[in-house]
Amino acid sequence: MIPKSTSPTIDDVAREAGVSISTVSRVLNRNVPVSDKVASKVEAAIRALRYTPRAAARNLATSRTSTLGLLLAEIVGDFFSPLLRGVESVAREHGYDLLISTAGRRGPQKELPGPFGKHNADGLLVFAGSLTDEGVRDTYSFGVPMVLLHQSSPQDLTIPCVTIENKAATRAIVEHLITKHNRRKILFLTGEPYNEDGYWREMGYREALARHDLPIEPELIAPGHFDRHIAQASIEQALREKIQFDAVFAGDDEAAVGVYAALRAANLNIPRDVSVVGFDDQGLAQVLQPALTTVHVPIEQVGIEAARCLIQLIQTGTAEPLTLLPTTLVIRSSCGCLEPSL
Amino acid sequence: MIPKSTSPTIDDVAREAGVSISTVSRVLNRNVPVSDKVASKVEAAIRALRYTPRAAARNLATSRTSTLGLLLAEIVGDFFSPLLRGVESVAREHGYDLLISTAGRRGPQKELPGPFGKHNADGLLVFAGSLTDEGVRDTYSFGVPMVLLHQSSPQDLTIPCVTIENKAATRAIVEHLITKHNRRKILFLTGEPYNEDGYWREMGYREALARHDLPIEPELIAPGHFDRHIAQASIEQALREKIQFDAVFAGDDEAAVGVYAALRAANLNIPRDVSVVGFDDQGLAQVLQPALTTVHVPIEQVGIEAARCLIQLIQTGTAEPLTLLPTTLVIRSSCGCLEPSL
DNA sequence: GCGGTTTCTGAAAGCGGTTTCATAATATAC
DNA sequence: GTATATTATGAAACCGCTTTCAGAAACCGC
Repeated sequence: MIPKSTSPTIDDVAREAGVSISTVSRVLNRNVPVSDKVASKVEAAIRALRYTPRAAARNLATSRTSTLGLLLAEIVGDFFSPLLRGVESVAREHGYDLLISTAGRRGPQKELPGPFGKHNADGLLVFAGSLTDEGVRDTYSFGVPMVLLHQSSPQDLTIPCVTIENKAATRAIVEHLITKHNRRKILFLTGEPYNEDGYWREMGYREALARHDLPIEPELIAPGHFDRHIAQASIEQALREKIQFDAVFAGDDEAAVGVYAALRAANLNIPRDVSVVGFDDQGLAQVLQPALTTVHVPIEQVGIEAARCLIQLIQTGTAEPLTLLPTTLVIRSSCGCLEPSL
Repeated sequence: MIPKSTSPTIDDVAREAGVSISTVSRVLNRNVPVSDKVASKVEAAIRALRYTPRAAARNLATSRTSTLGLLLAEIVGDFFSPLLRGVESVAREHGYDLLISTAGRRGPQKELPGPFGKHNADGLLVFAGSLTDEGVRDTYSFGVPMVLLHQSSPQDLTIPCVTIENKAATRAIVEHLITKHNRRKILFLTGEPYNEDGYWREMGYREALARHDLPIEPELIAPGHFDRHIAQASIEQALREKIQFDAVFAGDDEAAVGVYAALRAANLNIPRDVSVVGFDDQGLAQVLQPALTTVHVPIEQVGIEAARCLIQLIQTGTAEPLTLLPTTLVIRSSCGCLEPSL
């Protein structure tokens, strides 16, 4: 009767309760009727032994892992917390665990990272920038259920995608600068080349200019890369080169920080001399002085929808091919609309 | 020769390569010598079949999961990304996956959340606020290796803990207000009652006042809870009640945002009328106007050290009982030191 | 009180790997 | 060239659970 050092197994419980392991399993899973009398005996035994089923054994037997994999480019920036919060809440609600991995700084990868050796998760949430098209294709060909975030499916495949409305919102915010504030020379800061959000924002920008018969000036398009330092450098360079502009679409809020810094250093007033607008509506936007006019992005909702989509895909085999979440204009002071205030 | 719909197993590889499954296993794990000739045959078969070992089977056989569990209170705030980034990088470097779960909004829990049913991870990183003392005790008694973050071990146990230096830094920043800026009535915003960081910051505050023979005025201690809205409300109330103060220690940077808002609304100038200091040195701190004097906290490093500590504990059975990471004063403008600038 | 259902329970066969132990193959010594 | 030490490989047990299948027990109507 020496207590075993290793933790109790289903056999121990069965022995303790005087039943077979099948019965214990049924009590645990509640999928097949078990008489009350037996069930309570088993439950007592479980409590007495402080028994917890071992996930690995379960996974092996059922060939399901009850785990969702989240594959990210890099864990950085403000959008990451709300995204994960959304994913986590849905995952948990549906009884899934959450496994996280990143592609690291090396940019999109061709291969799945180790953790997702294709059997460690029942499905994958693949964030833009974590996997190349080839990587996506390859993973898909294994039959791993997956949902893409902020990245569209390769042409010939139909992998569900959850993303946000970029183009119309950008067009709206740029048109706001044109019509309400009479801006004509609007500097556009781009995202990284392979970033689809950035691509659609640029399309929206171009469309807005076209609608108002304004020319697209190549010198008014500069790299921002959603990074405050790169954005700052681009603005500084534009100022040095004496490029004329009366407004800046920063690409995102983070880049707007750099824009603010550069303009302030040049003694230019926002919004009097230059209007500035961002995209994302992170916590930052309200804190900046003047408060940043931007586009609100429901990031947590992206996480929620993506997780739901993936779970549906896992459970039913099909899911909505495209979920486009609405974004909304948030007018604050940096465009010139309101009095500065926190 | 109909292709099986299910993915290949080690048996398929063995058959393809004309060897036994033991040999395939050995090639996969490289722990026992295998002749080059056989190894390359096996490797070819693995590639041909696009074989990937199933984690569950491995875990079951080895009773290890190569997974670290991260248990959080809630996924919110700026500190979360860098923390996770630190943990993730170390975990990956050592071949561990990362499983995430939260206690949710309901505050610390007594029980481990489902995912960590004590066998799903080889060890646990427990963040402050996710588990009650009882929950920690209980989990510990199962023999699960764990490391506490920003929370000390229950008295009689010695669970390794990784946290930051709060008290001395707070004392230093408060003394800075006293000695450099001649502040005498320093309002202190607390953290949540069970938050240890908040507790030690308060101790540092008290020590600073004591050193300079300043009285501790209960009316100068108000709730901040590291939340901008609560902080704002507390400052507004203090102003309404005409409590005199010439400086505010906000508790953290996030709360400082609320302090700024309240003071600005009351037309009080920072730092002329009131000095404000924060804690954390998040991205926000540089963006606030005036730039926030605060204490830099190496959050990513906390994640790194915690993960290292846990891995060592898992692999060797022992680890440093306490890791206290240094924090440093960051002087900017909000205390009154520098000219405002971005 | 008996045949026929309907329910509940147990035995045993996997799930897909790792690992021990025995054996076949090869190298080493003489 | 044989006896012996040394590998490399294979057979089979095992990890802890789920689930099929069949049998036992309980229920039912007549």
